[in-house]
Amino acid sequence: MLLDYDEFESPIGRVVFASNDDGVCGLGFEGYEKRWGAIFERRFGAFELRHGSDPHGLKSVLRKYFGGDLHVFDSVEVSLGGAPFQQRVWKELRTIPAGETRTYGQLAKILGNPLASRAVGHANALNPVSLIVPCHRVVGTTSLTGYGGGLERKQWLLRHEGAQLALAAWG
Amino acid sequence: MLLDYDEFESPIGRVVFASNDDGVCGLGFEGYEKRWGAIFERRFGAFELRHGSDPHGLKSVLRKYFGGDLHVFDSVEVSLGGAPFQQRVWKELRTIPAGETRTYGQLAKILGNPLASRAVGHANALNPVSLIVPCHRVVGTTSLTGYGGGLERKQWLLRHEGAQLALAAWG
DNA sequence: GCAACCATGTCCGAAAACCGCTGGTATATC
DNA sequence: GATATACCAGCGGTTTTCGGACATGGTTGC
Repeated sequence: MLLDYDEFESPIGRVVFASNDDGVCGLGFEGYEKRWGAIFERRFGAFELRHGSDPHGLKSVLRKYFGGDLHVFDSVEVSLGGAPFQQRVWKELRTIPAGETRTYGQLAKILGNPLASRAVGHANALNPVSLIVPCHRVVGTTSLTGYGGGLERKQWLLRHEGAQLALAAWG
Repeated sequence: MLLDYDEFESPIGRVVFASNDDGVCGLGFEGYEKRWGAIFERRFGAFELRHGSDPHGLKSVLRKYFGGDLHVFDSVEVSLGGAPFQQRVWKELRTIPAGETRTYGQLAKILGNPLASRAVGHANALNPVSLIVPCHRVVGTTSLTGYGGGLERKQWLLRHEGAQLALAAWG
Protein backbone atom coordinates (compact mmCIF):
# COMPACT_ATOMS: atom_id res chain seq x y z
CA MET A 1 0.00 0.00 0.00
CA LEU A 2 1.48 3.28 -1.13
CA LEU A 3 0.54 6.37 0.89
CA ASP A 4 1.06 10.00 0.06
CA TYR A 5 2.63 11.93 2.85
CA ASP A 6 3.38 15.54 3.72
CA GLU A 7 3.73 18.06 6.51
CA PHE A 8 2.38 21.47 7.53
CA GLU A 9 3.74 23.98 10.02
CA SER A 10 0.92 25.11 12.31
CA PRO A 11 0.95 27.64 15.17
CA ILE A 12 1.01 24.73 17.60
CA GLY A 13 3.56 22.54 15.93
CA ARG A 14 4.18 20.57 12.80
CA VAL A 15 1.22 18.57 11.42
CA VAL A 16 1.94 15.36 9.54
CA PHE A 17 -0.59 13.61 7.35
CA ALA A 18 -0.98 10.75 4.89
CA SER A 19 -3.56 9.68 2.33
CA ASN A 20 -4.55 6.80 0.14
CA ASP A 21 -6.85 6.93 -2.89
CA ASP A 22 -9.99 7.07 -0.75
CA GLY A 23 -9.01 10.00 1.45
CA VAL A 24 -6.93 11.10 4.37
CA CYS A 25 -5.99 8.04 6.42
CA GLY A 26 -3.65 9.56 8.98
CA LEU A 27 -3.15 12.99 10.54
CA GLY A 28 -1.54 14.16 13.73
CA PHE A 29 0.96 16.47 15.36
CA GLU A 30 4.68 15.89 15.18
CA GLY A 31 5.69 12.65 16.77
CA TYR A 32 2.49 11.06 15.63
CA GLU A 33 4.23 9.38 12.70
CA LYS A 34 5.64 6.90 15.15
CA ARG A 35 2.17 5.55 15.76
CA TRP A 36 1.57 5.08 12.06
CA GLY A 37 3.67 1.99 12.10
CA ALA A 38 1.24 0.15 14.32
CA ILE A 39 -1.92 1.68 12.86
CA PHE A 40 -1.11 1.24 9.19
CA GLU A 41 0.47 -2.14 9.59
CA ARG A 42 -2.60 -3.55 11.23
CA ARG A 43 -4.81 -1.98 8.63
CA PHE A 44 -2.86 -2.38 5.40
CA GLY A 45 -0.29 -5.02 6.16
CA ALA A 46 2.75 -3.53 4.45
CA PHE A 47 2.83 0.15 3.52
CA GLU A 48 5.16 2.71 2.07
CA LEU A 49 5.22 6.50 2.31
CA ARG A 50 5.72 8.84 -0.63
CA HIS A 51 6.95 12.10 0.76
CA GLY A 52 6.15 15.66 -0.25
CA SER A 53 3.12 15.06 -2.44
CA ASP A 54 0.63 17.27 -0.54
CA PRO A 55 -2.27 14.82 -0.99
CA HIS A 56 -5.73 16.31 -1.50
CA GLY A 57 -4.18 19.78 -1.33
CA LEU A 58 -4.44 19.40 2.40
CA LYS A 59 -1.79 22.00 3.13
CA SER A 60 -4.02 24.81 1.94
CA VAL A 61 -6.95 23.35 3.86
CA LEU A 62 -4.92 23.33 7.05
CA ARG A 63 -3.76 26.86 6.36
CA LYS A 64 -7.39 28.00 6.12
CA TYR A 65 -8.41 26.18 9.28
CA PHE A 66 -5.66 27.68 11.36
CA GLY A 67 -6.44 31.01 9.74
CA GLY A 68 -9.93 30.88 11.20
CA ASP A 69 -12.00 29.14 8.53
CA LEU A 70 -13.26 26.51 10.96
CA HIS A 71 -15.60 24.57 8.69
CA VAL A 72 -13.12 23.85 5.97
CA PHE A 73 -12.67 20.23 7.09
CA ASP A 74 -16.31 19.37 6.43
CA SER A 75 -15.73 18.47 2.81
CA VAL A 76 -12.49 16.55 3.24
CA GLU A 77 -12.70 12.86 2.40
CA VAL A 78 -11.28 10.51 5.01
CA SER A 79 -10.42 6.81 4.98
CA LEU A 80 -10.39 5.53 8.51
CA GLY A 81 -10.70 1.76 8.69
CA GLY A 82 -11.21 0.59 12.25
CA ALA A 83 -13.67 -1.64 14.05
CA PRO A 84 -17.44 -1.16 13.70
CA PHE A 85 -17.91 0.68 16.95
CA GLN A 86 -14.92 2.89 16.27
CA GLN A 87 -16.32 3.78 12.86
CA ARG A 88 -19.60 4.82 14.45
CA VAL A 89 -17.80 6.93 17.01
CA TRP A 90 -15.59 8.62 14.43
CA LYS A 91 -18.56 9.27 12.18
CA GLU A 92 -20.45 10.83 15.06
CA LEU A 93 -17.49 13.02 15.89
CA ARG A 94 -17.69 14.74 12.53
CA THR A 95 -21.25 15.89 13.35
CA ILE A 96 -20.03 18.02 16.25
CA PRO A 97 -19.86 21.59 14.96
CA ALA A 98 -16.80 23.69 15.54
CA GLY A 99 -17.24 25.75 18.68
CA GLU A 100 -19.22 23.04 20.45
CA THR A 101 -18.17 20.10 22.62
CA ARG A 102 -19.62 16.81 23.78
CA THR A 103 -18.78 14.65 26.73
CA TYR A 104 -17.77 11.03 26.38
CA GLY A 105 -20.98 10.11 28.17
CA GLN A 106 -23.17 12.14 25.80
CA LEU A 107 -21.59 10.44 22.82
CA ALA A 108 -22.10 7.06 24.41
CA LYS A 109 -25.78 7.81 24.92
CA ILE A 110 -26.17 9.00 21.35
CA LEU A 111 -24.60 5.76 20.15
CA GLY A 112 -27.17 3.74 22.05
CA ASN A 113 -25.31 2.66 25.17
CA PRO A 114 -25.15 5.29 27.91
CA LEU A 115 -22.62 3.20 29.78
CA ALA A 116 -20.13 2.98 26.96
CA SER A 117 -18.41 6.25 27.78
CA ARG A 118 -15.17 4.54 28.45
CA ALA A 119 -15.34 2.63 25.19
CA VAL A 120 -15.94 5.95 23.46
CA GLY A 121 -12.82 7.32 25.07
CA HIS A 122 -10.88 4.32 23.89
CA ALA A 123 -12.15 4.66 20.33
CA ASN A 124 -11.40 8.34 20.51
CA ALA A 125 -7.83 7.68 21.50
CA LEU A 126 -7.43 5.51 18.42
CA ASN A 127 -8.73 8.11 15.96
CA PRO A 128 -6.19 8.02 13.14
CA VAL A 129 -7.11 11.41 11.67
CA SER A 130 -7.04 14.22 14.19
CA LEU A 131 -8.54 17.66 13.49
CA ILE A 132 -10.58 16.50 10.48
CA VAL A 133 -12.23 13.95 12.75
CA PRO A 134 -12.47 16.36 15.66
CA CYS A 135 -11.75 14.16 18.64
CA HIS A 136 -10.59 17.27 20.44
CA ARG A 137 -14.22 18.34 20.79
CA VAL A 138 -14.91 15.52 23.23
CA VAL A 139 -14.25 16.35 26.87
CA GLY A 140 -14.88 14.76 30.23
CA THR A 141 -17.71 16.02 32.40
CA THR A 142 -15.32 17.64 34.83
CA SER A 143 -12.13 18.17 32.86
CA LEU A 144 -10.63 18.07 29.42
CA THR A 145 -9.23 14.61 30.16
CA GLY A 146 -6.85 13.56 27.39
CA TYR A 147 -5.61 14.26 23.89
CA GLY A 148 -3.14 12.39 21.75
CA GLY A 149 -1.36 15.60 20.78
CA GLY A 150 -1.20 16.86 24.35
CA LEU A 151 -3.77 18.69 26.45
CA GLU A 152 -2.31 22.10 25.64
CA ARG A 153 -3.12 21.60 21.98
CA LYS A 154 -6.63 20.37 22.81
CA GLN A 155 -7.22 23.51 24.82
CA TRP A 156 -5.71 25.70 22.12
CA LEU A 157 -7.93 24.15 19.46
CA LEU A 158 -11.09 24.59 21.52
CA ARG A 159 -10.27 28.22 22.18
CA HIS A 160 -9.45 28.68 18.52
CA GLU A 161 -12.90 27.32 17.69
CA GLY A 162 -14.53 29.56 20.28
CA ALA A 163 -15.90 26.78 22.42
CA GLN A 164 -17.47 27.76 25.73
CA LEU A 165 -16.08 25.66 28.53
CA ALA A 166 -16.87 25.48 32.19
CA LEU A 167 -14.12 27.16 34.18
CA ALA A 168 -13.23 23.90 35.82
CA ALA A 169 -12.37 22.42 32.49
CA TRP A 170 -9.87 25.10 31.66
CA GLY A 171 -7.48 23.98 34.33
CA MET B 1 31.98 -52.69 16.61
CA LEU B 2 34.60 -51.05 18.78
CA LEU B 3 34.02 -47.40 19.68
CA ASP B 4 36.44 -44.94 21.25
CA TYR B 5 34.96 -43.12 24.17
CA ASP B 6 35.85 -40.20 26.43
CA GLU B 7 34.50 -37.35 28.50
CA PHE B 8 34.92 -33.57 28.87
CA GLU B 9 33.93 -31.25 31.72
CA SER B 10 32.07 -28.26 30.33
CA PRO B 11 30.61 -25.22 32.11
CA ILE B 12 27.19 -26.80 31.80
CA GLY B 13 28.01 -30.36 32.75
CA ARG B 14 30.01 -33.35 31.65
CA VAL B 15 30.05 -34.07 27.91
CA VAL B 16 30.39 -37.67 26.80
CA PHE B 17 31.30 -38.71 23.27
CA ALA B 18 32.19 -41.72 21.16
CA SER B 19 33.70 -42.30 17.72
CA ASN B 20 34.29 -44.96 15.14
CA ASP B 21 36.78 -44.86 12.28
CA ASP B 22 34.58 -42.56 10.18
CA GLY B 23 34.02 -39.86 12.76
CA VAL B 24 32.14 -38.90 15.87
CA CYS B 25 29.09 -41.12 16.19
CA GLY B 26 27.73 -40.07 19.56
CA LEU B 27 27.91 -36.95 21.72
CA GLY B 28 25.76 -35.63 24.51
CA PHE B 29 25.59 -34.33 28.03
CA GLU B 30 25.93 -36.56 31.06
CA GLY B 31 23.20 -39.13 31.21
CA TYR B 32 23.18 -39.39 27.46
CA GLU B 33 25.26 -42.57 27.53
CA LYS B 34 22.18 -44.43 28.59
CA ARG B 35 20.57 -43.73 25.25
CA TRP B 36 23.60 -45.09 23.41
CA GLY B 37 22.42 -48.59 24.10
CA ALA B 38 19.39 -48.22 21.90
CA ILE B 39 21.03 -46.02 19.28
CA PHE B 40 24.21 -48.02 18.77
CA GLU B 41 22.52 -51.36 19.01
CA ARG B 42 20.09 -50.52 16.27
CA ARG B 43 22.85 -49.16 14.14
CA PHE B 44 25.78 -51.48 14.77
CA GLY B 45 24.24 -54.55 16.29
CA ALA B 46 26.78 -55.30 18.99
CA PHE B 47 29.25 -52.65 20.14
CA GLU B 48 31.94 -52.12 22.72
CA LEU B 49 33.38 -48.95 24.28
CA ARG B 50 37.09 -48.26 24.72
CA HIS B 51 37.38 -45.66 27.46
CA GLY B 52 39.80 -42.74 27.80
CA SER B 53 41.09 -42.59 24.25
CA ASP B 54 40.09 -38.99 23.39
CA PRO B 55 39.10 -39.83 19.81
CA HIS B 56 39.82 -37.20 17.17
CA GLY B 57 41.34 -35.01 19.89
CA LEU B 58 37.82 -33.92 20.59
CA LYS B 59 38.59 -32.74 24.09
CA SER B 60 40.61 -29.82 22.83
CA VAL B 61 37.96 -29.03 20.25
CA LEU B 62 35.33 -28.87 22.97
CA ARG B 63 37.62 -26.73 25.08
CA LYS B 64 37.91 -24.24 22.24
CA TYR B 65 34.18 -24.19 21.59
CA PHE B 66 33.30 -23.48 25.19
CA GLY B 67 36.11 -20.93 25.25
CA GLY B 68 34.36 -18.94 22.55
CA ASP B 69 35.75 -20.38 19.31
CA LEU B 70 32.29 -21.10 17.94
CA HIS B 71 33.22 -22.41 14.49
CA VAL B 72 35.61 -25.08 15.62
CA PHE B 73 33.06 -27.85 14.99
CA ASP B 74 32.90 -27.14 11.26
CA SER B 75 35.80 -29.40 10.39
CA VAL B 76 34.91 -32.29 12.65
CA GLU B 77 34.01 -35.52 10.86
CA VAL B 78 30.81 -37.19 12.00
CA SER B 79 29.32 -40.62 11.38
CA LEU B 80 25.62 -40.45 11.96
CA GLY B 81 23.76 -43.34 10.34
CA GLY B 82 20.01 -42.85 10.47
CA ALA B 83 17.14 -42.94 8.00
CA PRO B 84 17.24 -40.91 4.76
CA PHE B 85 15.08 -38.08 6.00
CA GLN B 86 17.03 -37.86 9.23
CA GLN B 87 20.29 -37.65 7.33
CA ARG B 88 18.96 -34.77 5.30
CA VAL B 89 17.80 -32.98 8.44
CA TRP B 90 21.09 -33.47 10.23
CA LYS B 91 23.06 -32.37 7.18
CA GLU B 92 20.95 -29.24 6.97
CA LEU B 93 21.53 -28.53 10.64
CA ARG B 94 25.25 -28.17 10.09
CA THR B 95 24.63 -25.34 7.64
CA ILE B 96 23.12 -23.14 10.34
CA PRO B 97 25.86 -20.73 11.43
CA ALA B 98 26.60 -20.20 15.10
CA GLY B 99 24.64 -17.21 16.36
CA GLU B 100 21.64 -17.95 14.14
CA THR B 101 18.54 -20.05 14.61
CA ARG B 102 15.90 -21.70 12.44
CA THR B 103 12.42 -22.85 13.26
CA TYR B 104 11.27 -26.41 12.72
CA GLY B 105 8.90 -25.08 10.09
CA GLN B 106 11.65 -23.23 8.19
CA LEU B 107 13.72 -26.38 8.07
CA ALA B 108 10.77 -28.39 6.85
CA LYS B 109 10.22 -25.91 4.03
CA ILE B 110 13.88 -25.99 3.08
CA LEU B 111 13.70 -29.77 2.92
CA GLY B 112 10.83 -29.59 0.48
CA ASN B 113 7.77 -30.26 2.62
CA PRO B 114 6.50 -27.26 4.58
CA LEU B 115 4.20 -29.47 6.60
CA ALA B 116 6.91 -31.77 7.88
CA SER B 117 7.84 -29.53 10.79
CA ARG B 118 6.89 -32.15 13.28
CA ALA B 119 8.88 -34.78 11.46
CA VAL B 120 11.84 -32.41 11.63
CA GLY B 121 11.39 -32.15 15.36
CA HIS B 122 11.32 -35.90 15.58
CA ALA B 123 14.49 -36.29 13.58
CA ASN B 124 16.05 -33.54 15.63
CA ALA B 125 15.30 -35.40 18.83
CA LEU B 126 17.11 -38.42 17.45
CA ASN B 127 20.29 -36.52 16.56
CA PRO B 128 23.07 -38.74 17.95
CA VAL B 129 25.77 -36.04 17.96
CA SER B 130 24.77 -32.89 19.81
CA LEU B 131 26.73 -29.64 19.54
CA ILE B 132 28.66 -30.70 16.45
CA VAL B 133 25.35 -31.26 14.70
CA PRO B 134 23.77 -28.14 16.21
CA CYS B 135 20.25 -29.28 16.91
CA HIS B 136 20.11 -26.61 19.61
CA ARG B 137 19.85 -23.95 16.91
CA VAL B 138 16.36 -25.08 16.00
CA VAL B 139 13.54 -23.46 17.95
CA GLY B 140 9.78 -23.30 17.76
CA THR B 141 8.12 -20.20 16.37
CA THR B 142 6.89 -19.14 19.78
CA SER B 143 9.23 -20.83 22.24
CA LEU B 144 12.43 -22.77 22.55
CA THR B 145 10.44 -26.02 22.71
CA GLY B 146 12.71 -28.91 23.63
CA TYR B 147 16.28 -30.14 23.91
CA GLY B 148 17.63 -33.55 24.76
CA GLY B 149 20.08 -32.07 27.23
CA GLY B 150 17.45 -29.88 28.89
CA LEU B 151 16.11 -26.47 27.92
CA GLU B 152 18.49 -24.63 30.25
CA ARG B 153 21.43 -25.96 28.28
CA LYS B 154 19.78 -25.07 24.98
CA GLN B 155 19.30 -21.53 26.20
CA TRP B 156 22.83 -21.35 27.55
CA LEU B 157 24.28 -22.53 24.25
CA LEU B 158 22.28 -20.02 22.21
CA ARG B 159 23.37 -17.19 24.47
CA HIS B 160 26.93 -18.45 24.28
CA GLU B 161 26.68 -18.24 20.50
CA GLY B 162 25.16 -14.77 20.66
CA ALA B 163 21.87 -15.72 19.03
CA GLN B 164 19.17 -13.06 18.96
CA LEU B 165 15.90 -14.44 20.24
CA ALA B 166 12.50 -12.88 20.66
CA LEU B 167 11.95 -12.13 24.32
CA ALA B 168 9.09 -14.57 24.48
CA ALA B 169 11.37 -17.41 23.61
CA TRP B 170 13.70 -16.72 26.51
CA GLY B 171 11.10 -17.62 29.09
C1' DG C 1 1.40 -53.05 6.41
C1' DC C 2 -0.35 -50.47 10.12
C1' DA C 3 -0.75 -47.85 14.19
C1' DA C 4 1.45 -45.02 17.51
C1' DC C 5 4.65 -41.97 18.51
C1' DC C 6 6.47 -36.69 18.56
C1' DA C 7 11.72 -31.21 20.47
C1' DT C 8 5.34 -28.33 15.38
C1' DG C 9 2.26 -24.97 13.34
C1' DT C 10 -2.11 -23.02 12.76
C1' DC C 11 -6.59 -21.76 13.90
C1' DC C 12 -10.36 -20.42 16.82
C1' DG C 13 -12.77 -19.25 20.91
C1' DA C 14 -12.63 -17.72 25.65
C1' DA C 15 -10.65 -14.86 29.02
C1' DA C 16 -8.14 -10.98 30.55
C1' DA C 17 -6.01 -6.55 30.02
C1' DC C 18 -6.39 -2.11 28.54
C1' DC C 19 -8.28 2.66 28.64
C1' DG C 20 -8.62 10.06 26.73
C1' DC C 21 -15.04 7.76 31.81
C1' DT C 22 -18.53 8.39 35.44
C1' DG C 23 -20.95 8.47 39.48
C1' DG C 24 -20.93 7.62 44.34
C1' DT C 25 -18.80 7.71 48.77
C1' DA C 26 -15.16 9.10 52.03
C1' DT C 27 -11.95 12.48 53.68
C1' DA C 28 -10.42 17.10 53.98
C1' DT C 29 -10.70 21.93 54.11
C1' DC C 30 -13.07 26.44 55.25
C1' DG D 1 -22.55 21.88 57.12
C1' DA D 2 -21.22 23.28 52.62
C1' DT D 3 -17.89 22.81 49.05
C1' DA D 4 -13.71 20.47 47.12
C1' DT D 5 -10.69 16.80 46.37
C1' DA D 6 -9.35 11.82 46.32
C1' DC D 7 -10.36 7.31 45.77
C1' DC D 8 -12.84 3.28 44.09
C1' DA D 9 -15.53 0.20 41.42
C1' DG D 10 -18.01 -0.81 37.39
C1' DC D 11 -18.73 0.28 32.96
C1' DG D 12 -18.06 -1.53 27.29
C1' DG D 13 -15.48 -2.32 22.96
C1' DT D 14 -11.16 -3.65 21.26
C1' DT D 15 -6.90 -5.93 21.44
C1' DT D 16 -3.84 -9.16 23.17
C1' DT D 17 -2.85 -13.37 25.23
C1' DC D 18 -3.49 -18.03 26.30
C1' DG D 19 -4.92 -22.78 25.86
C1' DG D 20 -7.00 -26.56 23.50
C1' DA D 21 -8.02 -29.01 19.17
C1' DC D 22 -6.52 -30.58 15.09
C1' DA D 23 -3.80 -31.61 10.71
C1' DT D 24 0.59 -32.70 9.59
C1' DG D 25 4.84 -36.27 7.95
C1' DG D 26 8.56 -39.57 8.81
C1' DT D 27 10.16 -43.18 11.78
C1' DT D 28 9.72 -46.98 14.68
C1' DG D 29 7.90 -51.17 16.62
C1' DC D 30 4.59 -54.55 16.17
